Amino acid sequence: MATIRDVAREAGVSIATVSRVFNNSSLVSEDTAKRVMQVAARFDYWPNSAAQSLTTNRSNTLGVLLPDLFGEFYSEVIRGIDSLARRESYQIMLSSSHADNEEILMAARSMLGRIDGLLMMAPDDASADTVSRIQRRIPLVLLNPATDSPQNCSVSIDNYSGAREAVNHLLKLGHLRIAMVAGPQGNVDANERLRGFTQALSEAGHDPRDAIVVQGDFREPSGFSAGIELMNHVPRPTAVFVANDSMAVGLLAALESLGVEVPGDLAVVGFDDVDIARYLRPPLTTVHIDAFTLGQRAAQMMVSQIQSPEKKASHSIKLPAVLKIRRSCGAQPNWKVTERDKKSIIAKK
Amino acid sequence: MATIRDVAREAGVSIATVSRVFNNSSLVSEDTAKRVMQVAARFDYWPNSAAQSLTTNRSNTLGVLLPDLFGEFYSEVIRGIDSLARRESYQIMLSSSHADNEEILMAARSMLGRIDGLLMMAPDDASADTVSRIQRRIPLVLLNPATDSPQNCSVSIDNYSGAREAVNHLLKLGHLRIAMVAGPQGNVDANERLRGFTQALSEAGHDPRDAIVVQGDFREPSGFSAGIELMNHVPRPTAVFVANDSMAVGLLAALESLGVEVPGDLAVVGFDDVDIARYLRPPLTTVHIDAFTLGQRAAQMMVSQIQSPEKKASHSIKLPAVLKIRRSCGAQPNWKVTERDKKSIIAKK
DNA sequence: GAGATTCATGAAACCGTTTACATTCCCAGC
DNA sequence: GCTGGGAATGTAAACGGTTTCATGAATCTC
Repeated sequence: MATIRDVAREAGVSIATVSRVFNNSSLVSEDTAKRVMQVAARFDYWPNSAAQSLTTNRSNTLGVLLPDLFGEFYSEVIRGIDSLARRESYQIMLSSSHADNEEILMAARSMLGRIDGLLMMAPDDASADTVSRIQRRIPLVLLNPATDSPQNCSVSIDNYSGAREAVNHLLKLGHLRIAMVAGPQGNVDANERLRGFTQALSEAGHDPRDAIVVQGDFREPSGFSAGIELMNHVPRPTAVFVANDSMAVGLLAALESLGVEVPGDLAVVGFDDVDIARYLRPPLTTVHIDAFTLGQRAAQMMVSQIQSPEKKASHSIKLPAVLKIRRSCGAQPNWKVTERDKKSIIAKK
Repeated sequence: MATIRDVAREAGVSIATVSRVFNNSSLVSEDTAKRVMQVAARFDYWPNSAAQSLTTNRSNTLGVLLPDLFGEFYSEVIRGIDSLARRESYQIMLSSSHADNEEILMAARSMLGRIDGLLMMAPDDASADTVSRIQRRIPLVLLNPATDSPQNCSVSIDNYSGAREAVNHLLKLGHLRIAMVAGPQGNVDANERLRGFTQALSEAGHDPRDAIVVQGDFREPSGFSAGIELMNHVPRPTAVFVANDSMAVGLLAALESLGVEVPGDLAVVGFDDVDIARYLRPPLTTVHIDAFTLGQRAAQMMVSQIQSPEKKASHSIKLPAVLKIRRSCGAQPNWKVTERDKKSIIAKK
């Protein structure tokens, strides 16, 4: 394929001039520019962006490192990042499924020179050393970090407050025996949600140590068995806060097949507000988190950091997680057929 | 940051030697290698991959061009691509939301030199010219192309057969008035699904021109209004094939609020088998498509094309779309609490 | 012990750009 | 007619690696 030299030779100019034409430099006469463009079009010349990156030290690319890709959450994060990246004409380089620090470093290494900044959601045990080794050479924004260390930029979701709000809601509804299905131990989100649960109970004058906490792993089957376990408990809880929606789905399935009424016999609140939450029976009351915005804000932070590195205001953003009240906790419905439609249909029946 | 030159100087060798050490060349003595590695570790030297790409003409990166990023389908495609890419140690460079040929070309251009191959899902009007301009310089695999032109590699989903199977199923259940909610005109998938519908009816001796076909746009609200429209139709259909699950969700909501029984009054079959399909009431019978495999196979094709360009066997794969029978068409349930659990719970009630 | 062979290493070209600096040309100003 | 300056363009040095080829030392062969 044609390189800048081919174009230069054919147009009878130096490669510097061709480069200038392609970079819209004003220092080139209109005639020459036109001639160069014509030759370039004829050759269908595309500049090699690896070479450009090398000289300019800019790639217009954002690296994205995620622990996994499965499920709505990550795909929304990516979509959020992409939406901002597109707006600012950045590309995205994606890498996922990093189990340990070694793999994270490998991935970051292989991106070096090809990205202008890195957005990283580390697995739960990302060491400070890993972070600092990366940060020394590439601007870094952390997504949902375990600890909000002040020396780096980060965007995270306020799991703690979200959980607290959810449990407060149940308390306000009059529940006295509130159980929790917790997430996997060691997981940052799971810990924070548990902390919110505990805190809400304490504030209400309960002793959190009395509360039933069933250990889950964030996945549907563990919610199913948690449901069975809870129903075997004496005395039974009257409400349960489930650390994520996947487990809530499993739990609801268990309750249904056991003939337990929701919310009548047991009020249920989830966390995440996944797509299916509103389609469940009953529609699941849950804590909404906005993964799209998480990604978008992180990308925004990155881009402004790249474009003005002088103001190294390494700040952290915490996005709210807000309770979405539906039916599974005891609340009102809403549907959307107009009365006119309804009559018209019934008439024809 | 340290470059190869810094390491070479400090280790007292030439840059060629350092390069050899990092590429595991056997042509370097153990002593030297160890010394170089030590210096590299001390400097925390990371090779610049842009420079590597430039010289080797290899980037170990796959470009991915998608029209959009929203929803399960695309995220599963990406996950499939990623799973194979990881296994083969490739990175992924992602770009989305390309409305027209101009944007596709821009995206491809900006990847030139940084990717070894491109996986592209073109919007419906991708011109052959666009494809060939890209293909001239980068190995290309098309995802779900509009036409299976034999001169390029592609992986697609057999929408036609899937739709045909779905409608055949409804016919076999004895339905005589089968309607369809179609997808947006001009959309490849929508067209193929409509074609399958028509074909199945013809084969069964019906005149497809008599069938009610309501135009939709693949989104939930259009399914809702399609539901209302269908119920207003005289005579009413007894079954409906909906061109995707999103619309089927809207349709079911409409039916529910109208008091129409599913499958009793109207049998419903969707397409896509999205996550929520099995959580709907009734669980939605639908045609399952495997976006993960779509991405994975495409990536596989790409990698083998890169690694052995000589066998330019530009073949096309068509993945099956298989009917997943649930309740919305009239079929049997299945739940999963053991009898023992059930008894144990009931005893304590 | 001389010539052949192997092995480790270095020198330098190259990949395709950008860009600092040099050069040329033209023209206004005195 | 000379000078100075600015506009258009060219020259060549980067950027950070890989790789070909040359070189020299050590080992082998007979």
